[in-house]
Amino acid sequence: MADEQYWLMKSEEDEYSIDDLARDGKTRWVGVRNYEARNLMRDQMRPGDLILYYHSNAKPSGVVGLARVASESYPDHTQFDQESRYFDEKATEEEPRWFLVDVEFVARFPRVVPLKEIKANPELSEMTLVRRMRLSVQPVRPEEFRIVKEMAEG
DNA sequence: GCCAACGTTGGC
DNA sequence: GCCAACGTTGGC
Repeated sequence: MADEQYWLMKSEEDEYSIDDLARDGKTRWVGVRNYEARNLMRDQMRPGDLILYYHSNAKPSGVVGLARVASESYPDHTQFDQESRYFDEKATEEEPRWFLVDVEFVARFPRVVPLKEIKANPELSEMTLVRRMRLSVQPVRPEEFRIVKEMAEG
């Protein structure tokens, strides 16, 4: 498949973990407030793309499973909600600023692949996860996806 | 349009 | 909880 696309999405473990996603089956990926991450979701993601699910602020932080893009992008409703911590006073329904996709559960990995192991693997030295600490939605090269999956499944 | 101050992410 | 990295804001 020449046009296969893979992603990595971060979630704080005690905010919304892979177990929460497994329980819900599918969720709206609300709350992304970084333009680069938004652009990837809004312009690049396609339903069916596979996602490495990453726990940040975890012990240890690392890739814990697989998810899948489950919709086209559409506006993140929390930007309009004054009660929400994600409220953005500059966003309007006519001109939404923030977009999201639906994400569905695929599988929990049999083991966590800790960030430490990813950083230690020379084949993964170009990975965005290693190079760009603070990006919460990021592209993953097919080869990197394959290697991380292999590390998890053995 | 530069850049310092500020705020947030996220590893440890 | 500390603090480095780094994106964003706002003064000029």
